Amino acid sequence: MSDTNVRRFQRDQDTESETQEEESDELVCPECGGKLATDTEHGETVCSECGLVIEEDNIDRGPEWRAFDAAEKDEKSRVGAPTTNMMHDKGLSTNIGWQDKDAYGNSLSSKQRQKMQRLRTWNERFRTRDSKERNLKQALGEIDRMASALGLPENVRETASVIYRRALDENLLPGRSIEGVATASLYAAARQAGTPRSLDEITSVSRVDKDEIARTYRYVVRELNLEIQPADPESYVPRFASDLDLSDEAERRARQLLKSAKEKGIHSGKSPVGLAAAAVYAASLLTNEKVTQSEVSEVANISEVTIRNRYHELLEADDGIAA
DNA sequence: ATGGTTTTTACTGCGTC
DNA sequence: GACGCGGTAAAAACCAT
Repeated sequence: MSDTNVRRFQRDQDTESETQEEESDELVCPECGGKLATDTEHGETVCSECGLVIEEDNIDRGPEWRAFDAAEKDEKSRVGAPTTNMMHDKGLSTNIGWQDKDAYGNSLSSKQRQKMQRLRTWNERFRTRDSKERNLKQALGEIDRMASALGLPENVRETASVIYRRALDENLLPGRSIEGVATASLYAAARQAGTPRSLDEITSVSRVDKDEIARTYRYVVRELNLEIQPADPESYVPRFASDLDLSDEAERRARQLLKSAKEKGIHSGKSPVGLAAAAVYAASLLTNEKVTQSEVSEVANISEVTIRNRYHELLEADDGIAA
């Protein structure tokens, strides 16, 4: 047992808390009146001003590897490996050494070596799986938060979770923030479900900025081969219409306008949101339900100028069809 | 990086209440 | 006079190359 490789770990957390306790006692150096500091590593109490050693051979506050009674056994603060926040599990999970040696340093038989190899494999698998679970948990929480802030229905959250899970499985996360990918997933899911939210709306509830969301979104879509067709202007109509308290008739007219615009190919290259907003505005005129341009621009987050430009085109196109 | 397209910003004039 | 609306020019944003 003498040559067993036992390492003593310095426990950072313990020494910190001990030091604080000592300082709070306000001990003062008898020589110069300076503050006393406890150096746990050397077991000394020294004056931080003049360096006078007040006390030597303190009790070792370092890790204690043996427990002599039940009380000490419960004193968890003095046992265990040091922890780190750099790893998701604080480095507390099991590690199987890579040397094929037993505790005495003897080599293992080939049968034992194979067994250890298998154990290492499985241990690693469970460990990374566990880390993914944590990752997922956090991401799903974020997705949920953002989805409810945007009033997105359950099925969109489901889709977003599925997309995120896939991204995780395909190892798309490294180099990207969880938050970013979660947001991108939600954005994609909303579009897929036919209840799109504009990038601006998404940005307003996310902790990530617009550029990163857009970048991550493109990346995720490409890597996962998600097929997402350009947002259909019509899918914005119901939301705008209800935000403005418009009648079903107006909503129908707006759809109608967009349809004829599509047939005429007016809509290519223009922002879908702008088209939808213009259609809603035009429809409100056609049905004599007063809504101002600024109100529409408000709910659609589009400029009035754009609405004006679009709705002229829409009316022209519709006249062409009707006539 | 660049150039072309679309959207936004800011401003002005006109008519109505 | 405030408001809604239309138009314009220049700036900004966006997108493909």
